[in-house]
Amino acid sequence: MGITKTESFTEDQIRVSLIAKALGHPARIAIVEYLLSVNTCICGDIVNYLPLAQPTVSQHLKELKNAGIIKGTIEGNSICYCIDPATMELIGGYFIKIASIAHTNNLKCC
Amino acid sequence: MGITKTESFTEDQIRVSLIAKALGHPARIAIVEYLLSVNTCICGDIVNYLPLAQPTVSQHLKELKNAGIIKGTIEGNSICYCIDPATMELIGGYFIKIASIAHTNNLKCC
DNA sequence: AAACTATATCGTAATATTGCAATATTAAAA
DNA sequence: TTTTAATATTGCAATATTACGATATAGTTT
Repeated sequence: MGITKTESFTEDQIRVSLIAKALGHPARIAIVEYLLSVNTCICGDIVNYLPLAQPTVSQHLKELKNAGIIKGTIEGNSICYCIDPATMELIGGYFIKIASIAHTNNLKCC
Repeated sequence: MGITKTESFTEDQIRVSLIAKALGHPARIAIVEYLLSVNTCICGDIVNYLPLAQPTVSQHLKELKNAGIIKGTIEGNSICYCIDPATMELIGGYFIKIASIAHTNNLKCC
């Protein structure tokens, strides 16, 4: 159905999945990596950098922002974007923790 | 178009995004957390645990397996699933690294 | 072998995502 | 204030995802 039974899951599970989902597209990973290398940039920079049209980039930025992965500050008629380290730390820490527990579990894995 | 311009991105970007995408659904996060708590289990256990039909769970397991997040071993007529720590470590480490670099960058963020 | 158990696959309906042209919005510059 | 610049929004076509009933497949038990 393309619809998710969100009511069946915890707030944390939904939060983590939404962040992961936002990072689940190569263009958005490329945007994050680009942002990381240039520190801050405006939408137009990304449009020049990636082979995607301006509305497409704008949409990807919106999804990254909704997930809390980046934040944008209005500066005149452009918007300065940068990564929000807290969200990346949250998701990274969550997966690392799972990896760590799974690693010890794995001794008696099938 | 619902189609991704994969040819425009690096292998690593695509690999990371595919893992993140697989983790981008609350049911699959719930499956990973469940697997983490019970160490190993079979598909039927998850069907009993989650309010999802057996074909739906089977499909989610397939996606987690394709992304390398879990692995399944045939045991009689059932399949024993468990988490692959390496993939979780890869994705967790990748995000933590980004968080770390972004954290120092952020001193001069907009 | 027949019945049972566990899981995968098929088919399909409902919905979501991706990408972009066209257009709107908002602020700076001339 | 008209033009220019930067970004967002709208609308739409193509495709992907989600969920599940029905069914297939494969091993186990009797």
